[in-house]
Amino acid sequence: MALTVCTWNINSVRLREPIVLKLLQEEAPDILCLQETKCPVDKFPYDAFRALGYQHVIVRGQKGYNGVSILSRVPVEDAGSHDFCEKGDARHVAVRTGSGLTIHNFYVPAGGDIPDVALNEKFAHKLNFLREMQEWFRAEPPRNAVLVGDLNIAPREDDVWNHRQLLKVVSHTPVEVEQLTLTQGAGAWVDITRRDIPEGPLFSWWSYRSPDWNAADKGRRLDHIWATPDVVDRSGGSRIARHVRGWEKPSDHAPVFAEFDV
DNA sequence: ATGGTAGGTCTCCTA
Repeated sequence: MALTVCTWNINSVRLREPIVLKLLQEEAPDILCLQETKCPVDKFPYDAFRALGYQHVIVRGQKGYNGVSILSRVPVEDAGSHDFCEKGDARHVAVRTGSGLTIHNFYVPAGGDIPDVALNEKFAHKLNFLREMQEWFRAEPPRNAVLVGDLNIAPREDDVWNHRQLLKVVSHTPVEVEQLTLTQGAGAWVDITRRDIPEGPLFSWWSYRSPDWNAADKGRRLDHIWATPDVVDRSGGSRIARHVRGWEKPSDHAPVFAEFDV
């Protein structure tokens, strides 16, 4: 059975409930992982998603910030969440499918503006978060697993609109890319999007501050889909639904898709 | 070098 997985930083699930419904209707992923829902658990719009057939809704949330959730139209069970950096942030949740595939949904800290841990505690938090991911994957090596989410790092030169210009911009600095690479290695994760689309510019995020995001195309690939080696041969179909960035009242992120045979 | 937009919440923080 083919399972379509989608990851999307939604930047307020309540404000963008209409376009989440539109995505579910037009693309019908089996599993949709959302980040930055900015919504407490008790205010999550469960019913609207269930009405479209997404009966399984796993939510972690807090007031105002962060928040991750997983909507599924195939049976999944809550596989728990990890509290990185002991801040109590809702930045991770996992589910397990009936076939035994584990799906991790991550929202890695953005890291603020200044790429210096001595001057910016948010940048330090981002790097510490990635180090704790590494510790976790080393202690409990993931198997039969998929990792998706807004990792807030564009690792490759062709994951940003201008490599040289972004070397000192948070999301593309060498120290962040190094930590992301170490995180990938710690779980033996394979970047499925780049396995499927190996060459060329590929973005999932365009700033709201850019007046003409589509024409200027100053994007970055911040949203990722990874899989463990035992899943890689059963994966494919990667794509980024760039047109969704142009919908009414859009998120600044576009949804990223991949398919898995389970 | 700078400032640009957006969302949540309660006055400014975060992205």
